[in-house]
Amino acid sequence: MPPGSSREDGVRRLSALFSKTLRDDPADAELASHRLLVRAGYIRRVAPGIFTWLPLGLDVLRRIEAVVREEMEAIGGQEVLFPALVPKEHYATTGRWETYGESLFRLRDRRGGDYLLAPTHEELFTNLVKGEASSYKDLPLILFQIQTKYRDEARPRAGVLRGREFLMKDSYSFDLDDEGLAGSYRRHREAYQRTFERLGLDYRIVSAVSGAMGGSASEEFLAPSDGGEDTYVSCPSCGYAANIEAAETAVPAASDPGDHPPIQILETPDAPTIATLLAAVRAAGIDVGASATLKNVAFTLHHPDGRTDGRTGGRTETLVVGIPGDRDVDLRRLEANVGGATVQPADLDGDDAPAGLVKGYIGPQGLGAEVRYVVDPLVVTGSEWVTGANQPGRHAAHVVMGRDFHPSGVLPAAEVRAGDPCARCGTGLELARGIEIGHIFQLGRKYTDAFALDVLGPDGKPQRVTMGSYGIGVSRAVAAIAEQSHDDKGLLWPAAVAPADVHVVAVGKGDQMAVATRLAEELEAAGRRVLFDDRGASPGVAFKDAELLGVPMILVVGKGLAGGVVEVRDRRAGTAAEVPVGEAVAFLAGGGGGPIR
RNA sequence: CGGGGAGUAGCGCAGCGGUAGCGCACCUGCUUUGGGAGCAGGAGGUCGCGGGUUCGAAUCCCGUCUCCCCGACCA
Repeated sequence: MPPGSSREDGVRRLSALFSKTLRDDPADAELASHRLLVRAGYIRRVAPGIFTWLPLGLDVLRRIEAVVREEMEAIGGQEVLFPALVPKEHYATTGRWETYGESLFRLRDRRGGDYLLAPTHEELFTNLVKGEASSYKDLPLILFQIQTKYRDEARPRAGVLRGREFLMKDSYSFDLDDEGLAGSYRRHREAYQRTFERLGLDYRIVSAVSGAMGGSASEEFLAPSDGGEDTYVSCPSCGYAANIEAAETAVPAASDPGDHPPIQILETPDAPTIATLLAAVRAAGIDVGASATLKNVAFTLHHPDGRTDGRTGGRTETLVVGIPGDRDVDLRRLEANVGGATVQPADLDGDDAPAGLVKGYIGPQGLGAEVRYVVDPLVVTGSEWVTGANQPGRHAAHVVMGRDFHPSGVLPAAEVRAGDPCARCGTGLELARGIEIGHIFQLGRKYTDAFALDVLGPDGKPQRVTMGSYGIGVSRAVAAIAEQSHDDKGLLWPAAVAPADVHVVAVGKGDQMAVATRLAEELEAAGRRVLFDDRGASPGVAFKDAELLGVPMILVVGKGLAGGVVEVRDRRAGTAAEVPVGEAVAFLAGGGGGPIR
């Protein structure tokens, strides 16, 4: 008997349902999904980023979970369940006890042992497989779990969209070689496409940066939504799409660095910014725009280096990045491309300021060996710039890359803007926001190396296993669906995840309640999941709640009953049809009312 | 961590030196039933916490904690 049923007929009755709707919006909710999930009585907040699932919300969560599980099993995934509470040792092996930083919930047991609430389970999966799999015959292998995860987010937001406790499906593939890994990756990619289609989510697959996880190929599944936290670019012409952190844009052609006038030093007092610089060089007779200046921004990089012996480990370096002066640095993009290091703006005023860097007047030419100089891809060999002269009050013009300076590398650091040309076809890129609902990685051997995970090959020799890692945010998907699927009246659940198939409402003081009760029971017996508003509330309340709750079909037993008809409403389409009472159950159970359970 | 805002009933809010209030929700009774009903009665509060000023503090002062929003952060 489902929660909220008052009889053992399977019908879920609102009079007995624990969840209650709120007339007013909760004051702390900004996004529609958060507001509506709280108002409709699906979730309640316990602490920042920590929520209780009420009966209807739990129902939606479980429905999503079931779809995810089915699709994982369909590609041969085998379900396991790891503990959420794990001892430090497992994460110390890979250094993540340290490198995961402040987002890791750490705690201590009564004996002083360190534990953590797992934010992700690569280590445990790898270790488990090391203990259980010993032959190439055990591979390929896909294991998954649907588990509560913990991350001490700096700023949880928007209800279950970004919580500190959340439900996630994570799976891991173990293969003998790169080809096998590519196959496991592709199977996951296809399973994710099927999963999100079934969940009724609009999504985009975008190229991603693998970041601190290590590994190579990586794609994200983003649900387009203004409330999303990820920005991605997409090309309307060729279909290229990428997270902005991984976005590539067309770059200017390289040219011969020899074909330029010699460097000219300009006196530019009090011109430490691009705007003041432009005015100063104009006074010197050089009239250029901001895009012809080279802005050199200094950062301090902290490399954790996977240390396991203490918090103070790691290595620090000064990085100077050259980008066109008309653009800002995109710190997220830069950080996503520096291999797990943290990036902070360098302090050029303090006592520890790196030598040779003159604030406001940094140039790429003649920098000391103690700083690493790199350029954004937009800065190419043969390009000529107005830039700092590394002396207070002086800039240099006609500074040419490949002649006057030679960066040690290229790192994407400049902001990407709407309209920037697509790297593949040159069309102007579009920018949009999305919610990350899935992420697939080819991890490679980062974790199997750390744990020395080998199996014996057909030749009897040990072979290092290669891994993939794949996640779906199950609780986040509830918010993502709500975010994409609502109107001003309330939620609009896709049939596959709705907490019921039919919401039955009785309005009127005649036989309506009796007839509605009978229809609810018959519908339930016919395999429809029924939510029955048996409260006898006034019509306004009953209708508003039905719309707020978002069940796909609403059956109204009301004034039409006198004429022998009831009304069937399609919540999403906003349409309504009158159906003879005797045909109502067949109408709703006959395939037109959503999938059979 | 930086910037902004807020802590008063389950939810949304008012009150800003003189007995703790309103709307919704909740309980009882009667009426009402196609768009968040009406009447009558009722229950519910250490006004975030600590100190101070005052005859008297939700209200003024100092401190502190917490929460929300934006940014930083974030497989």
